[in-house]
Amino acid sequence: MNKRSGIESKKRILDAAMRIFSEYGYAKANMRMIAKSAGISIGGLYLYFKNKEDLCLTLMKSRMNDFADKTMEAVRDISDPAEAIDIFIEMNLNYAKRHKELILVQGREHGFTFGLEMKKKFFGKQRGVIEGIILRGIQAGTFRKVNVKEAAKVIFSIIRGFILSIVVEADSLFSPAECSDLILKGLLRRNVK
Amino acid sequence: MNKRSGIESKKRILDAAMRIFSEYGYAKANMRMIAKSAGISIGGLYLYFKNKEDLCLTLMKSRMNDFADKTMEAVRDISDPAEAIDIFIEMNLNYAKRHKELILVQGREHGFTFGLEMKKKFFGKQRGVIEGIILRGIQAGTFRKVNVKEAAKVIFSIIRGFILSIVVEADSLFSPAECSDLILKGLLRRNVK
Amino acid sequence: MNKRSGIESKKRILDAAMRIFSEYGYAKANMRMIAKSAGISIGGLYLYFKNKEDLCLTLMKSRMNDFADKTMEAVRDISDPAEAIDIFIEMNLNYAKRHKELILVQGREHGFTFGLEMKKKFFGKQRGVIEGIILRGIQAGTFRKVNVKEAAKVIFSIIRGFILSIVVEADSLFSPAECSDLILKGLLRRNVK
Amino acid sequence: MNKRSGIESKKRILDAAMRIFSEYGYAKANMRMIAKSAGISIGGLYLYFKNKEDLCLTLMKSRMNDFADKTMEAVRDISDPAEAIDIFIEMNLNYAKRHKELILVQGREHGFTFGLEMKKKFFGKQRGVIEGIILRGIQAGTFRKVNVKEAAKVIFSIIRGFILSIVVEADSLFSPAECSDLILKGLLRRNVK
DNA sequence: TATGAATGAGGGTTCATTCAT
DNA sequence: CATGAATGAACCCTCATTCAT
Repeated sequence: MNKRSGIESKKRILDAAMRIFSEYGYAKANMRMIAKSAGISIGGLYLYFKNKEDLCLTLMKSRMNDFADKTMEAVRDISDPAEAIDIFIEMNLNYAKRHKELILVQGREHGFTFGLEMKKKFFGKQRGVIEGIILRGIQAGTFRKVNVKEAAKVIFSIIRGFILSIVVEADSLFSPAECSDLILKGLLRRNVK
Repeated sequence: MNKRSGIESKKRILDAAMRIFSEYGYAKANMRMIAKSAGISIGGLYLYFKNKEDLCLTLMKSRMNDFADKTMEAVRDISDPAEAIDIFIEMNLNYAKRHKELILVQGREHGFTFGLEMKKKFFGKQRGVIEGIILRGIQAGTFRKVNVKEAAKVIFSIIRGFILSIVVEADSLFSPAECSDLILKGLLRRNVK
Repeated sequence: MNKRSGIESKKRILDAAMRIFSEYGYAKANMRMIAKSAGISIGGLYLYFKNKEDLCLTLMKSRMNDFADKTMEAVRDISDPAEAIDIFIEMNLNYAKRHKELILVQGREHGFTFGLEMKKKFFGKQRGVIEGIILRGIQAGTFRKVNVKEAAKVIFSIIRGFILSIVVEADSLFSPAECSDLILKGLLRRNVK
Repeated sequence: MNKRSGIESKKRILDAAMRIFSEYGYAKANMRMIAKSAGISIGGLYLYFKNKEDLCLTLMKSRMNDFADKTMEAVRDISDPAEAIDIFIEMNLNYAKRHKELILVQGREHGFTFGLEMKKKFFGKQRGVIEGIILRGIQAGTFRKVNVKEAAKVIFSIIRGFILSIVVEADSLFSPAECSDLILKGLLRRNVK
């Protein structure tokens, strides 16, 4: 009976859950694995989390908050909106690349309804950041007058789609630079005088 | 003991599997449900499919092919590349909207490795279509000289991300027109004379 | 995989459940024991009964009906009400004696609320039989004009209390004759002229 | 670390156990509940009671003794045996009504063998009281010469059965008066001259 | 080709009990 | 005297798969 502080144990469990859910997915992961990986007994898991779902949801929430904080921070102080977009995308993709497991855990369970509200909130926040950048770009005259909400949705979708490629097909050859380039300049040729 | 042709039975099972997997997801769906929904016995399922995984994979393959055919067909005969992009996106999103279940079934199981090769092939085909359009656009002088592969990836990612929004958050308010607009013209203001 | 008819299996399970619940009580009995005793697999239990509670309740219902039928039958054709009371009591107690397990299974679970409605119905029926006898006795002038419902309750309570003694304290020395005697004649001395 | 005297703590635990066992029954009640209700730690429980069974048995013993004392006291000084019977029944039923939980706790666990000896002793004492009353009644010429032991058993059974009705079916409409009436006078019509 | 009763390993969860503090 | 984190065996139940019919 190894005595540890409650916080210490909770952290160990969350870390173990991260490892196990990442490797096996929610459905195939089982509480015994997580307990073993956390160096705790099965019963111990239930001291800190109501059940498997609670454990997974708590994990997702905590990791999502970390993720959101890190990405938001990255664009806060950049004045050039084009550069901000650039960096936001790059940060996102790189972060995703380094934390594939995170996205894996968020994967669909129960037809995606699992932790839906939490995800919506997170996604909403991310979109908000992009909207802010676009708005500043328009106000500064750098960007043309697009529909801010829609444009943000599109950019957010690119990121989301890219992340899926990284996670699902392990396509690590994405190019943030080319991506920004397309978003900023579009496909059409300019000054076709 | 309902006598039916093998093909008929197989089709009935696949349709039932579609319904059940869509509603419950792979993990929660069980063979009894599928059998009942198909109006066949549990044992009968195993006459046509080796096991649950085989059934699901076969289903995904068949539906993906249908999906690919329908979307590709839609852009074949459009000469204006900008319009082709436009239509390709619209078709994709609308198709996704009408066939949410399809994407649900493709959701991650076993850490996304489930049917991975099949998916890669499908995604590759889709990206190929976009590449074709862009190439024609560049050759025609309509599009500027972008990195074709990367641009196709970006556009494909947008679609993928949008589909996720539709399926996961039931965000049906996407605007294909605004999306195409951004892709075609980009964010930056032009002719800054 | 021993094939048996569904009805045969169900019966085997109910008999096994009777044995196990009787010996261990509801809480201590476990499904594995019942399965083993029935010569069936654990999963097999769940083909016929939704869960442990359903199995126990079904068992109680079936055994109660048998019990009720047998006891009621016994008094149907007896014309002398005093004799009918006599026999009803005797039959009840003897039946209880021979089927201790039955009452054991009915024992309190979940604060007696377990199968409460079923029990109430059964008890109501039993009380009804006694009421019928008393009524006939009064109409025939054999019995004095007592409150029929209350008197039936009292007699039913005697039986119930006696059965408890038999089951709990294994007091098999009850005397149905003395019991009837008291009920029929009462304690008070008569004709105290 | 609340400092309390041992006796105080023990009493608090017993009271909590009463509440919890009454509400949930022995099997569903758990030590955590009792500890919480007693305002003590789980480990603290084991300072005063060897284990769950010991706690429950101790509780039953203590409450039974209280119960026995109160009921016995009630008939001690009544000279008319008919009235004593009357009052003994009434007291018993009313007491049961006010202390349903007590009987609930005594409910069967482990096939009634739980605390059996203790119960037998308690029941024996109660029957003894009734025997005493009947004996005095016979000696006084008020009662006819019945088999004292058997008559006491019958009366005790009535009470027991009635209590079951109260506890199990929540039948609070019992009538002690009618009950005594039947016991005293019996069913048969008298002076059929 | 078709059935569906049967299997049994393995899942999530509970809880009496212990013991380092 | 008192705590409460930790244990782990054992519970109920599920379900992919098999096979005698």
